[in-house]
Amino acid sequence: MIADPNEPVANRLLAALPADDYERLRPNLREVSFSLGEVVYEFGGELDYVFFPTNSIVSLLYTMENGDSAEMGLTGNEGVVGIALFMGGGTMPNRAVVQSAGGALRMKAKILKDEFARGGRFQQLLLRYTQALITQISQTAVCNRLHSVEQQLCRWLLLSHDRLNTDELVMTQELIADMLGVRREGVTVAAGRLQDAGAISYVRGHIQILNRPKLEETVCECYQVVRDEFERLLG
Amino acid sequence: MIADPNEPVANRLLAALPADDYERLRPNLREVSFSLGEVVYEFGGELDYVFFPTNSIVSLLYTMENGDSAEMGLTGNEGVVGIALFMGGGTMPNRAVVQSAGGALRMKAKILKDEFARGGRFQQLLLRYTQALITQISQTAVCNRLHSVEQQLCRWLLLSHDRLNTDELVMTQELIADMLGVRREGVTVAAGRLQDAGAISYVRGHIQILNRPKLEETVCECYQVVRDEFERLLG
DNA sequence: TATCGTCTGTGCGTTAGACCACATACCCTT
DNA sequence: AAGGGTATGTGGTCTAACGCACAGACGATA
Repeated sequence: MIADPNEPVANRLLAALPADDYERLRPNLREVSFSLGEVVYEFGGELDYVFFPTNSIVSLLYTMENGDSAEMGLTGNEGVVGIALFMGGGTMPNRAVVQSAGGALRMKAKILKDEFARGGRFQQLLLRYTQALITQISQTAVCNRLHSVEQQLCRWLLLSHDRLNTDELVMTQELIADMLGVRREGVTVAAGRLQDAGAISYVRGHIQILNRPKLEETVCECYQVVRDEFERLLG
Repeated sequence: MIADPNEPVANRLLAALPADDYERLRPNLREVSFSLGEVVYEFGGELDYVFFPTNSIVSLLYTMENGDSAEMGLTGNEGVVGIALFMGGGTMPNRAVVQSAGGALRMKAKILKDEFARGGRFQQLLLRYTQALITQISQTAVCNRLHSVEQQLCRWLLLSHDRLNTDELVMTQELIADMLGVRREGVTVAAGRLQDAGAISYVRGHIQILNRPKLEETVCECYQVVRDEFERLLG
């Protein structure tokens, strides 16, 4: 189905477009629905579409030959999944997996490329988003090196919370462990401490964010760096 | 001084330009010389120039509030330092430090932006380089999480070696430790093992790469992923 | 309401790497 | 050749996180 023009644009990147640009693109946007765990693209896969999440979150992660995996970044309604298309690579050397079920707006690769080549506001927004994503990935690298599992869990919860309209995240500890590249038990222990502190509650794949300021106390500076940069570039 | 038109173009990104594009740009390139440890740009600093390294290497790294640091990627003669300029950010949320002294070609920010806006081959090359850099940063994130200091040291040595014309790296263990975000003693131990294996020799800030295949045996898959992606996008 | 599968909690031995404290070795200067 | 500064080597202790094994706890389904 074609996106309802009367609804507010639910993706912030698209919402930042001038009205005439958006009107031109709108007929090329189709709503799609992502289910938890769905693979948006595989390592090295060709991309036929890009996706502008509305209330879903997509994780970018890399899986090693031995099955170990780690997330490098995540995209919600502030961005776009499939930057390789306009960056010129065609394929991305990573995987994109739906981390939180929900909707997205889909655009054909060719439309995106043509629009990007016009060089206007849309190009500018896509490039700025890409730079913000680079910051997120960089900070993930630094955080992986220097900070504790508990701090990283906080970072991950806050980044996810920022990209959703709800205080409930549907996500097992097992999956979070894969994202953070740590053991499931490590997540259990870290989540247990956050629960004891009253910051969250955790019941069988359903996390409630109870006290966001508490999480912000516990998180390392990496979170704020990423948030500030997204604000500066896209705010 | 203006780059000598008779010398081969010593930066591979520039060398990939069509002759007429390069001729147009050439008068705007000036040779500069980087000394070890020189800061190319600081966190949040404005960029007046971009730099195309010829036989120098520049590290992109992030320094935490408490002084801990970690590298997210490095740029040699295959790329450009200062991508924020054309990506639209203006400033970068990291530092760039000269990791291996040598030369670079400098271009004024405005010239670069105007050229980028033309949308031709130069734009394409800059974007492709940026995507390759994203892969490098991503893989750094994954490697930081999942692999040993020794493997990461190998990755770092190989990435650096690829970007130089010599088998000697001038670099103390202290500085490598800052790059990798580990302790100096950790580097000593890892380097000692590589030395025992005959892969390198290490004397007071001078590393000789003695047996590159040995390093390639020891390194994790992260290195090859990055190398392949640079080859695919820019090769 | 009994059962089964999934998710979470916990304990224990192991380990990589951090932190700390020196010892040594090399190089440059005087 | 003596001395001081810098770079590297080494050993001991400590801790976060891993790997493994299993117990409990919840929730869907029969």
